Parts: sequence; structure tokens; C-alpha cells
Amino acid sequence: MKRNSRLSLALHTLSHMAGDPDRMRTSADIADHAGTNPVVVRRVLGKLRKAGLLYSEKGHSGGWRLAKTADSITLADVYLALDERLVSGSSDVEPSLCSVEFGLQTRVAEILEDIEHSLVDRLRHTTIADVHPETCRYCNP
Amino acid sequence: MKRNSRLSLALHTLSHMAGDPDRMRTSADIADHAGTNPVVVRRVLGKLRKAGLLYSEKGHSGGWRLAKTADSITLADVYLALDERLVSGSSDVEPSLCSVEFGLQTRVAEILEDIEHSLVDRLRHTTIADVHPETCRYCNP
DNA sequence: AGATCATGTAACTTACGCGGTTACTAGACG
DNA sequence: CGTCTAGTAACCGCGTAAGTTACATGATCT
Repeated sequence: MKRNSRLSLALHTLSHMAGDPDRMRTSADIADHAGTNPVVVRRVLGKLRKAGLLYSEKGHSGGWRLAKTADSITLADVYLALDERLVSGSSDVEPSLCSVEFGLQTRVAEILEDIEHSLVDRLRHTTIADVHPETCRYCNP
Repeated sequence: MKRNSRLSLALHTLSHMAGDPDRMRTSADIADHAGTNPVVVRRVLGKLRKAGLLYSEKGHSGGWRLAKTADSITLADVYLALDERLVSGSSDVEPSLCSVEFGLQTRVAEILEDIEHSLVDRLRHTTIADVHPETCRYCNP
């Protein structure tokens, strides 16, 4: 896979689910689609489940499906559920630095924090329903 | 050190240089200040040199100093010189994916690209001179 | 009840990036 | 020429994250 794989995997899966919301999909099926591993899928989707975006069930007819309608799930919901923090991750300013360094870190951290908020705001304006316009011939031939 | 260490190191060093622009500093001195290694310093500052922000000289009285005035170097100059791409790093959209995945990647990549530009715009409004207001008792006791 | 299928995790392996380190070459200056 | 510096290549060590194996838990079917 590639960078930001968790977010990619999450969005890809949710987007496909939006096209057929009642169908239960197993982590094995999803993993095949995404070219990854069932355990990895369960790890990522587990976070979405804790955030209330997905519903999962064990047993014979078990698997995963959306817990909400696709148009009520924004990209920001997914992003935040995964604790991604693409921009300002771990911007904790070290306390015992020289004043020059401290001022710098504070200034940069402020800017990054603002940008992080801008990103979430932007993501909040797109829903899963917006992003899956057509069916996929590759995944559903 | 910590995350974003290259950017931190670069800004910290430039900021100190702004306080005494004519003084030549060796990579060993800078490394001592920053708590890192001379080779690491030369790696990072080398990129700033290629971007025209720093000047370096070999030999007895050699070392590093600013190549421009501190108020003509913006945080964006430093950020771009380092090829950091904090936000939209490697947002190359894979070509042979299913249409759902392709649409998603494109949409997310657009947003991240926009945010990346916002970040650079923000960084462009602060110069090295802005950010080093006082002297540092820790580094210059 | 027992078999089977799925999630839910823990534990380990592998891959990769990056800072740190060593060792060397290339100039500059005394 | 000797010494000091940058400039670089090559390697080590560590942390992170994906991939993998293994197993426990629970739901469903026969």
C-alpha cells in the first residue's frame, strides 16, 4: 500500500458500502478488494466502529456495514475517527528550550494547528455519499 | 530530537543567525546548540544553501552564515527548501484503481493540495526576523 | 450440542524512513 | 604542508506501521 493507507482504506471501504448499504461485507472480502490483510482491515474499521460510523457482527452472516446513512458521514468524521492528525501531529512544544527555539516552536505550532482545523473544516463539507457517484466495474464486474 | 526535526533544526539555526548575521558558525557549533550531529546539520543546511538562503565556506575561518537578510527569508522559503510537504506528501493518485477509489483519491488529493497551499501562504507571512525577537540566554549565556 | 463462520486481539515479523555515526574527499587558509 | 572546514557516501539503530500468524469469543446453521 502507500502512505496514508489507513485513511485510504477507510474511505475506499465506506465508499463502496455506500453503494449497497444493506450488504454485509467480511473483512476478508474487503481485504481482497483493497489488496491488504483481513486483520489490517479489522484494525482500521474497528476505529470507525468505535466512532459509530460502522456496525459489525460476528458469526455466519456477520461482517461490516454502515451504521449511518452515507450522506451523514463526512470525510472529517472518518479522518477524526482514525486519529490521523496529518498536519499538526505531536506538536508539543518542548518546555526547556532556549527562548529563540521556544518562540519558534510556538509560532509554528500555532500555524499548524490552524491549518489542521482548516483541513477538518474542508473535510467536513464532503460526505461519503458525495464521493461515490458511480458503480465500480473493477470491484463489481 | 522530535518530529519535523529538519524544519525545527533549520528554523532554530536561521533564527540564531539572524541575531548576529556576520558571524560564521561551524556545523559542529550548530550541532552542539541543537543537540544533534554535525553531519545532520550539514545535510539540512545544505538544502538551505541550495535554495540560496545560506552561504557556506570551507577552511579555517569557514562555516555558515545567512546569504540574505533575515527579514527577506520567510518560513515558507525554509519549508519549501526542505521539501517537507507536511500535508500532501506523495499524493500521487494511482492510475489503475477502481473508479470509486480513483474518485476518492482525486477528491482527497485536491483538498490536501489546497491545504498545503494554505499552509505555505501562512508561512509566507512570517520572516526569520519576525520570529527571533530576543536574545537567548540558554544559547548565548 | 457441535461445527462453522465471522469478529476481536495479541504477538510477532518485515519494511521503511530518518536521525546518528564513521570515514573519507575536497577546498581554504595559516 | 598541516589544519580546519564543508561535502558526501555508507552504514547502524531505532521507531512506526503494515503484514502475518494464532487464538479466543460470539453468532448462526445443521
